[in-house]
Amino acid sequence: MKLIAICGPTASGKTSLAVACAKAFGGEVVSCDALLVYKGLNIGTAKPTREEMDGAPHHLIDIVEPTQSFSVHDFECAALPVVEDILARGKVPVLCGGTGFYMNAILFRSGFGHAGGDAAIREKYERIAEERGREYLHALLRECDPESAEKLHPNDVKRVIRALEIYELTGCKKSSQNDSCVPRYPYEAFAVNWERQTLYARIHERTQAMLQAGLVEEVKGLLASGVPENAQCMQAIGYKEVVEILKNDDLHSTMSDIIEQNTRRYAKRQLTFFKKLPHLHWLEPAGTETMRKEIERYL
RNA sequence: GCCUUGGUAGCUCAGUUGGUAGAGCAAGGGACUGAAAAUCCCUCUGUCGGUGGUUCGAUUCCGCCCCAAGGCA
Repeated sequence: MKLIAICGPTASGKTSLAVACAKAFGGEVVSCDALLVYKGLNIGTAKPTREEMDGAPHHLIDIVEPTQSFSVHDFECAALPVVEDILARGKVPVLCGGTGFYMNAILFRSGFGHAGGDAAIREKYERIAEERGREYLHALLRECDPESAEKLHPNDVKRVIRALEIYELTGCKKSSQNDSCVPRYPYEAFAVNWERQTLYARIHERTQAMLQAGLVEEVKGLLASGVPENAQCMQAIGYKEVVEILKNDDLHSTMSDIIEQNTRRYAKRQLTFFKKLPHLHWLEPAGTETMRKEIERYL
C-alpha cells in the first residue's frame, strides 16, 4: 500500500480529509506540521481536537515544549521511526500537514550532509551581517563556496549563514552536497484545489473563529507560563501578531486583518511549494467522502 | 445657499513650473536541503472625478457640473 500525503495550503480542510482516509484505509495520521509539534499552541495552529481526530491515531503532535526550538532534522528523526512502525504493523501512514519542508523530509532521502546547527556560529555571522552588512557576509560565502553564493541572494541572510555554517563545521561546501531527492516510499499526494477567493474567505472565517475561541488568552497564558516572546514557536502566525498587540493596544482593532493578511501570504507560499511535489493530485472541492473516494482511485 | 479643501493604481498618498504619472501597502509569480507559519527574490495596475475652453499638446491652466469632508448661514 502506498503512503498517502494530504497537503495543501492552510485552511483547505486537510485534517478532516486525512482522518477520513485513515479510517477508510486502515491508516494512522502522521502530522507534518512545524507548529503542531508544540504543546500548548492549540487554537492558533488549528490543532485537531479529539473530536476531529474521530478515533484515528495521530502522531507527531504535542511532542515538544513551547520553550524548545525544533528543526526539520529533529522532525525527520522523530518521524521516520513512526512511519516505519506504522508500516511494520501493516497500517498505512497518512501524512498530513502544511509544512512542505517537513513532509519532504519523510518522503525523500536527500543527499544532504550532517552538519548540525550551531548557535554560536550563527550568532557570530549574524553579528557580522549587522556590523558589516549583508553584502559583506555574502562576499565571505563567495570566498569559501562560490556556487552557493551564486544561488543565494545577499539579503537571504538565514541561508547565507547556513551555507557558511556548513562550511565552517564540516569543511565541505554546501553546493558540493548531492541534492538529488530519492523517494523513500511509494506515495500519492493530494491537495484540495480551492479557488483563491474561496480559500481566502475560509481563512477569514477561520481567523475569526480562532479569535472567538480565545487566541489572545492562549498567547497570554503561554507568555505567563514562561515562554519567551522570541521563542521559535512564537514566530507562528496568529501568535507573533498577538504578542505585538499586547504591547501596543492601538493595534488591537487591526489584529484580525493583520493575521489574515499574513495567513494569506503563507497560503500562497505553501501553494508555490506544493506545486512542485511529484505525484501530487489536485482534488476538486467537494464533500469529505467524495474526495476520499477520489483519492481511493489513485491508490 | 455661500465659502474652503480635496477627488490620481484595490487602499493611503506623491507628482507633473503644460509633453498622458510613481511610492508604500494590498495583489500576482517564484525560490527554498538542520529557523520553513521562518527567510528571501521578481512583477503588474491607471479613460489622473465629468465636461467644455485656451494650446501644437491638458492629468496639470481657465469655466461649468458632479461627489466627499469641514466651515458659515
